[in-house]
Amino acid sequence: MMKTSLLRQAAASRVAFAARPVRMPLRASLAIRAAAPVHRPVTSLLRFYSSESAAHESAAPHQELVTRFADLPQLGVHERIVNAITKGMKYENMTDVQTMTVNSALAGKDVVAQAKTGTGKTLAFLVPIVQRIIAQDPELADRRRGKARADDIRAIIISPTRELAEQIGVEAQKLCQGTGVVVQTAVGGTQKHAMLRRTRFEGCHLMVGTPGRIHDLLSDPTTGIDAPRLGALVLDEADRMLDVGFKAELEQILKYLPSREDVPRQTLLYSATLPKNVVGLARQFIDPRNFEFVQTIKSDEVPTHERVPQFIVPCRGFENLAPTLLELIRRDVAKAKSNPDRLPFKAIVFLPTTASVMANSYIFRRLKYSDPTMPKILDIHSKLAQATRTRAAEEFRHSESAILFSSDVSARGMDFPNVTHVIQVHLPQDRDLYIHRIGRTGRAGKQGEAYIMVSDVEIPAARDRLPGLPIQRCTDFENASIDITQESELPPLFKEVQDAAHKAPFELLNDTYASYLGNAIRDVDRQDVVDEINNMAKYTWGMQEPPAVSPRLISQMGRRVSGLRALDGPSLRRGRTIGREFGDRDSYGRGGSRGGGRNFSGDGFDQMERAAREEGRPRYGGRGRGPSANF
DNA sequence: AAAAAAC
Repeated sequence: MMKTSLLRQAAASRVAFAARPVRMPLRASLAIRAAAPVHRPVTSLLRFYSSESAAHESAAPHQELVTRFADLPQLGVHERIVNAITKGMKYENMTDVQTMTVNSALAGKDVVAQAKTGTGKTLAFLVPIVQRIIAQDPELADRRRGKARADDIRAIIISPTRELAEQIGVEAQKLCQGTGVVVQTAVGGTQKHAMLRRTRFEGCHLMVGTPGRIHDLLSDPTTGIDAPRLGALVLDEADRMLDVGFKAELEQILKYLPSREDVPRQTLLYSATLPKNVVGLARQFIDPRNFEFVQTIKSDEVPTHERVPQFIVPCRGFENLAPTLLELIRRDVAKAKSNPDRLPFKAIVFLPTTASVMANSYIFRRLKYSDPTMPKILDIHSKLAQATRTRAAEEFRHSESAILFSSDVSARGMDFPNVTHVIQVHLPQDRDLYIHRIGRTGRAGKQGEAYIMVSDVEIPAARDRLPGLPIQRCTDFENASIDITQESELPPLFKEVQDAAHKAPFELLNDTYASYLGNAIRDVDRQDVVDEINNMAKYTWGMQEPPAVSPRLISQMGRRVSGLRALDGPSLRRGRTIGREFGDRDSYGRGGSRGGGRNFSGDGFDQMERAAREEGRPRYGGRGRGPSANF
């Protein structure tokens, strides 16, 4: 009964789509519009949706929808696939997105689907895809070797990251276990030759991979890999795949696939976030006369989970972030230990650059030396060797308690079980990314909590970028509000972090500092970023002067930006600048040295910074449009 | 020098 009413709601939301006011980040919408102008007037597309949905309503009343995996054979799904799900994976009831898309996809329609994170989208596209492969070749329902070829791929699934492709590959493998359907994974950073040898030997019906490697394999005639009878194409994280940066590569891949006129092809597009014009963007991919737009998120609903409370932790400056993170980790590790009802502390910490991921994982790994309660520290980002990345993801997946420091490689789709905390340090690029990041917790009905830690100067941008989300201001952490410039001695957690940072290789912190600058080049108020990172270098890392950066980077920041120190400058010292006397009260704060000139603390820079803060002038990219968020 | 993604 419950299921039926949920479905009705969801079905109703499909009809309501035409009137749905869709919000998307300005930056993303501009980027997409620039990449692919929509030639059809939007109104006609919307009308088209309505009639399409209405037709579906009358043709297939939702009482007839199959909602249990065990009933899928009624729709022609092979018993072996069903057994893999009900006996192997032990799933019984389908989620809303599974019910609503599997039914349509099995009927042969293209599907564009949006559903919340962690609600089983992967299985929702795998079932119809694998069934379609078996329907084309009924003998594939039986396990047998020697039949599969490398040049007759029947379905391709494309994902935006390597780990996500691997994860989907594993799930597909489980589903195909009892059948003759062969799955291969094709991602960059792995040995192409080994993959080719395996694929030539075992064959491949279903290829899962990332765009670069798939394109590489298809475009290189010597690989022997081909898909002349391709029957299905899936874009997971479809909005990302259709975004600039990926779309061109997808179009390249299409060149090596048979045209839809020659070979009928089903296309499935899934994501937790879909811009209003996805269908326009995807028009090379989907069949405009035979597709279904499915939304299991109601039009007025926030696309995040009710059961994941979201908190924003405003910090006085960048220098407060790491100590506040340490405070949060210690508090919630202790909470989990003292309360048997809570899951062990398992967190993903998202940081804005690969260098900041490396530096913070180093610092927290160091902190663990003297703090046995600190969970295992792992890190993952694109600059690691692929084998290291894969190992980190696997280790985190299997850890009961751990902290994964991550770039946005893990933002989308990754299904790490029992993640209790998602902690974002600084702002994500856009609202959708925020939604995907927090979607790493609260999956499959589990609890979770989400924190975003930002500096006060980022608050206007946070309000601007994260409207309409149930984010509450959190003032629980004493390290967040400490004005370090007013302290006569380093507070304990600042001291611990500094001591750990002192042991870091100089280049690590130097690169992190520079990465913040690189990241800020497009920001509106770059001076704020410079002010903030200088305080971070000084008070979080305990440096005496800002790390020197290339003159070129300085000029990129603009001539009006002050407070940067040039590498190889004629009168400037280069090299390690971490002083020994940190922790000594005279080495930081207002009583610090007054060297004048470019000296880190004596040029009146701190006073300027404080004055600006007290004025409360809008900074750091905030557009000052009035309150759009309630924190 | 700024997520990600092929060699």
